[in-house]
Amino acid sequence: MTDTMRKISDGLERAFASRGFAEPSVEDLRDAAGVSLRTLYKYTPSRAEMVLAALENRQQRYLHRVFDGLPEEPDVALYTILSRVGDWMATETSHGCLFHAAVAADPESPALRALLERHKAEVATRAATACGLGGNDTALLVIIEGLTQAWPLRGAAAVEAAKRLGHALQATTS
Amino acid sequence: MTDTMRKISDGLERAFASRGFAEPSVEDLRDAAGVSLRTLYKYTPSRAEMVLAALENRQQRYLHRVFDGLPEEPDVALYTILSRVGDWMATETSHGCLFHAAVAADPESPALRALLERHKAEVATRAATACGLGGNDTALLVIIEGLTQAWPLRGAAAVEAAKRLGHALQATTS
DNA sequence: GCGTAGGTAGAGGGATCATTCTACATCGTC
DNA sequence: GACGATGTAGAATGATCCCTCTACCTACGC
Repeated sequence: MTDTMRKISDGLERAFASRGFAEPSVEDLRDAAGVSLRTLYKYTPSRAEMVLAALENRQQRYLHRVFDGLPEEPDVALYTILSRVGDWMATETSHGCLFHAAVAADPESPALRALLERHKAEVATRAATACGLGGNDTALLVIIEGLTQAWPLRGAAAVEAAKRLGHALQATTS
Repeated sequence: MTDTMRKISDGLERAFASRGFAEPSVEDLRDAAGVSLRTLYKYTPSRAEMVLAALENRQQRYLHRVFDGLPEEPDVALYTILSRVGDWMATETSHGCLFHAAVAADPESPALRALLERHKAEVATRAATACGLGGNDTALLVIIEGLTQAWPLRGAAAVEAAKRLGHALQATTS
């Protein structure tokens, strides 16, 4: 039950991440999920819900991987977060943020919009509290978003630039 | 001739910007362009080329609107650029960057990928030279990309945060 | 041994869509 | 006034896709 759902979510996330949201047909998604078409539709009754399931899965994996077990020291925590975002980009996705991609593929969906906003708000507040920048989470959001978008274009240099910006930000507000 | 092409490009850009890259059918695009299906296919012989035409158009308009007639003073130029990016977001697009959206909608297209890289490289170098940060264009790219992505979530606060980051960057490198 | 829950395999409907093609209109130029 | 270039209107085609439905299988508790 929950086992099947996890298998489906993992497969869907992998399929959408590697091939985008427009390309894969439902039959491709079935193959990626490793279940039958009937079972796939039982857990995710439409293609739109398959997208949502994939994003819920990714949200959990991303938060876990970037924010779990951060060091206490605020500036070390910031460096760690930005390094981890770079690692995430390197290993999990070659081009941009999957949530933005999903919204771009279907801009009229309120559910996707809401999921994106929830995800980014969570990222911003977690980063701000970990870095001791409570009231300044928008600046941190700009840095993390910028890093995520610039990484496909500049690679590791984007991580270094983001760290420089983060350091400068902490220096001016402490 | 060139007149018709401009009309088509304008209409295509408007259609894709407001409804995304997946939704509008070629007949919708024809309506937006204000020409017949035959003429549309004459100038842009496939839907993929309609996307490219729209992005070429947007590239020109964006560069014109953000970088034309900047003040000489580097820090004033930086503020001006970031304000203009905010204005662009407010008036032209409600959600993210159209180039990233196009790549997200069709991640396998090398032509789209190349266009995105060319666009962002142009933005980064123009911004860096205008702000007197020649060797640091990656940091500026992070800020501008971050602002573009954060604007739909935070609005004017994102512009202010980006300006703070830019100011801190200029302070540390001068 | 048997019913039930949860699974597989895959064919078919119904709709949409990108692209092409035919037939006709307009207009500046020789 | 005829002609060629450039446009419009819209039907036909061929393919794809989402989703549903039928028929069958397997494991397990009682």
